[in-house]
Amino acid sequence: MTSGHILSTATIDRLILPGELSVQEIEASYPARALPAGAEVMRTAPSPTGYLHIGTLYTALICKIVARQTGGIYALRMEDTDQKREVEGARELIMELLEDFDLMYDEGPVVGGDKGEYGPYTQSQRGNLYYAYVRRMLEQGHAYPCFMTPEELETMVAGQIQQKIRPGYYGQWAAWRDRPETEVIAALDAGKPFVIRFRSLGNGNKKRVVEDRIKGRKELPENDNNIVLIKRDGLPTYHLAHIVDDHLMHTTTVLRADEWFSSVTLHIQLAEAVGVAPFTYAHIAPIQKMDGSSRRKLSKRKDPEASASTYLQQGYPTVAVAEYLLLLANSNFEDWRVENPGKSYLDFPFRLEKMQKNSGALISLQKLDDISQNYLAKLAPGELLSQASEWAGRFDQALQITLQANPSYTEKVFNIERSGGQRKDITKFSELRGAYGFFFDDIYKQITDFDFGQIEKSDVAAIITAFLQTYNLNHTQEEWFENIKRLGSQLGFTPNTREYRQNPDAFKGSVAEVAMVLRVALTGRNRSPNLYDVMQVMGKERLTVRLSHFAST
RNA sequence: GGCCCCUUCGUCUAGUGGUCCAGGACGUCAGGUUCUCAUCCUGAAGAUCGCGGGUUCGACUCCCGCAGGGGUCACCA
Repeated sequence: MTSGHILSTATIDRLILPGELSVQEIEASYPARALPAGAEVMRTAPSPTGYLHIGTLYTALICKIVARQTGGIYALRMEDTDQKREVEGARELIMELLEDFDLMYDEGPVVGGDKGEYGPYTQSQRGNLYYAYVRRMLEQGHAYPCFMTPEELETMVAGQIQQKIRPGYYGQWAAWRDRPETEVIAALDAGKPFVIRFRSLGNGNKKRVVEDRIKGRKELPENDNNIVLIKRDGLPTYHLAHIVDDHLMHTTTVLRADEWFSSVTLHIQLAEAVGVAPFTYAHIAPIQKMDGSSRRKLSKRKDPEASASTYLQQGYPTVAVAEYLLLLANSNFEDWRVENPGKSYLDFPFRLEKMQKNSGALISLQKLDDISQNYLAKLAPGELLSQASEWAGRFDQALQITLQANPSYTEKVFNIERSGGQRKDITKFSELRGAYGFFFDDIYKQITDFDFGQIEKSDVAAIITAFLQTYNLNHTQEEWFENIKRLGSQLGFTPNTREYRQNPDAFKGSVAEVAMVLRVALTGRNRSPNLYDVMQVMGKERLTVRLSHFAST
């Protein structure tokens, strides 16, 4: 199976020091998992190079659901082998946000260590593992050192492109692939830095059939690139790390972004060369967005909607975000949701095979809003209060204090028109202040512009005075409304809105205007939930205090 | 540029040879109920299934070509 020159042990020792553990010993310490048949071991593997990308959330969600439904494991692995791109604090942020979105993993890095027996779950801590495998590859001739400088490489690739040859380190271009050992020793003696490359046996002109759980049976060209396994800085590349890690962690299905699809044949080859069983893959299309007239995948740098924390900040319930993502993944989730209103989305029978094969869906904030609205509308008042307070605690602390000052009052406020999920006026927690703030005296007090529209000031005072004299907390809604009609008509406002519409000059307005005056005075806004309910919740004292400011003296 | 993948209403999609002159959801528009808003109800517009060829009695569904879009060709993941 091997070809080319196999270096002597003495030379290999200068490349990679023999580790404490051999491959055999390592494998023995990562035994097969004791899981029920059919259990899936899934993992999500972000790089700590910035905020948590919505795509990472997406894969994490799928991993969690699949693992949960098959009685398997969902793990987090921190892929931090690119120290140049690493962003301070990113790993903690990723871990926190996954927890915020209720996507806590069964295994993975946690504050102060690791959770799980198949770690370490941070790649920068797994050096000895990678070295053991690479050493064995070296010994078997599946890998070799390359002393080409980055500048030489760049020149080579530029030349290939200019000659319209497929760029890469392969075939005649693989300069160090078959150098005699004496040259390797000479370069080592000269202290030249090096990388370790994969001695690919592939033929770029041949095809290979690959099976993908989402994309199905596809044909890809074999890989012939002698890709880098260990970088100059001693850290592994993604390719090597993926093979070693997923093998040792016993990942059953490698779920990753579509951009990896064309590397599948490379990874199959690598698995063979490393001496491990090939993996089952599932490649998921990236979430895209419209940019001018073309679409592109969500960019970390340009698009705020690519960041998971944006949704949290804006106050979308995490469940709504998860359900939106789930809908993108399996479109029949929508029907299931309607049929199973009480169940958790985690119970949705998810199928990887049902995921879309196309090149990626456009993100739709309108759809997210709709899902969020429906979710919030069905929330029990107590639950709404607890979620809203939690959000406010992080993003609007004054609001949190207001909401919690009198919890039973807040719950009554949230209970208005809530039976049956009728009040779909809130899309996210950040809208709470604007929509319901007026119920709370500290927020109401800040209102300065009471806009009564076309209604004369004297009429405003007259209506409010008359109302204050006749209001009775014990009125039913019918009695209450009759009262408003009556006092309105005594002041020149017809109880019949249609009549007013047909003959606007005969009246000052209709009962609608009368109610509007009361509404504006009480809430500072010209739109509110059912006024009767608003008054019932506010109670006589608060109502009297507020209305008295507008009454005639 | 080479290679790979994809292509159904504005958006997300259902659809695997006849049940589809294509169904649903979101969005949009119109009307109705209503004290405003939000609901709710009724209805409407919206895809010649990217285009062109085949195969077939019959194609959104199978085959070929083309076009468009996306991805990939790093000592980044």
